[in-house]
Amino acid sequence: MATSGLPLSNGIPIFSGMKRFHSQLLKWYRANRREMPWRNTSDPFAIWVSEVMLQQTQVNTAIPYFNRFITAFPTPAALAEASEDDVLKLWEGLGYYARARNLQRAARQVVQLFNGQVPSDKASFQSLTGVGPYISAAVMSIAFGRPAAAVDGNVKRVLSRVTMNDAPVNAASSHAVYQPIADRYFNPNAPGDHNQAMMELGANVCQPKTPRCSQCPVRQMCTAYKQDAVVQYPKVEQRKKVPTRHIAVGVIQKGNQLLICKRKPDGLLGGLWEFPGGGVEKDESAEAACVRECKEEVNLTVRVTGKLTTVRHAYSHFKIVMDVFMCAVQNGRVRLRGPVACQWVRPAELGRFAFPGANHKFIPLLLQALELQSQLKSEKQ
DNA sequence: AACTCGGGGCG
DNA sequence: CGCCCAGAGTT
Repeated sequence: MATSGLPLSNGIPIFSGMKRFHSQLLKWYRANRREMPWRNTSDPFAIWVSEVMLQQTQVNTAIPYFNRFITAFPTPAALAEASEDDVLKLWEGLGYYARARNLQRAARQVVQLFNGQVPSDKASFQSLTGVGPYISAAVMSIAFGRPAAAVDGNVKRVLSRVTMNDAPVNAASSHAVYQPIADRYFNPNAPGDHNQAMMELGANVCQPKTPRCSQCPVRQMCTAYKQDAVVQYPKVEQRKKVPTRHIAVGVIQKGNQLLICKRKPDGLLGGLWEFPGGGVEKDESAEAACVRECKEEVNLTVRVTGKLTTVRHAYSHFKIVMDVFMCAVQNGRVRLRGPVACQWVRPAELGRFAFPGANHKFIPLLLQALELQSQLKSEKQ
């Protein structure tokens, strides 16, 4: 049964070169590691923040967000005391906003339960909101030197190839498969560097489509490489294709002000601000949907004065085609049904609020249109 | 175990 | 376009 005749431990092949695997990997990492702002600190809070930002997010995307965020909130206490709007504004554009809301919740837990200090034991740290197996292992190993194997998408891919494991890396059950393998390959003599080296290897050498095996420091210990099967791994589950939804949005103007609404605190884009709108129903025009949604969400009867643009945007599980209309209030007083807050703001103030990406796709055009509008008005006088 | 949750980079 | 990304919470 044994895979390539190797001895097994818990079903995982043990090869005699584990020490060589560790030393080759570390040597490569220490010579090739990329510069990252969170690699210049030993502050557990900063390292924690970086790991949260790096969930499902590439390093280069996270870097500027990290620098702004850790400057604004250098400690758990500072984050705990901030307003959620300020936190979301700094997260704006990074996506997966529950990460920001959970991180702030966790910061408050740290202040209340741990005297403001990030706990250095795994059980306490992992009890915090938003801290799962990966972040727990990453922070414990990198910040505190504790032995914990971090398993992310990179590590699963590397281990899938190294051991030729057929478990699909994107399956729900994949973590249960790859965590014990990562434990077996873990290097307790260099917890933080080993974890980062595995991830760095996955990101820069053992890449999904175009692995650069010629540069790989552990190819002699890689089963797939030795069997010329690297590109057959990892196995991946096929994804369902995402549906498209049609959305209508109203930019409601009153004088020189616009109405913006704050989304409920959980779910999609929770806590972000947006222009009111919603789904276009079957056999309904986008314009009619805009009028209906404005009535339903903020209780205003509006009249569409023109169409601004159409915007396309992709989320994880669906795509949207969004028609944006300029509207004027005919009658009604604002009463909220759905949004948890709303506010009339001048165009220049929009930048103070966190908006979803789909809104940002038309805001520059909106500002341009409003500017043109005000120029025409002043010329008339 | 399946679903939800963003946005960008890249072939 | 589809895939992937230093995943975690909810159902």
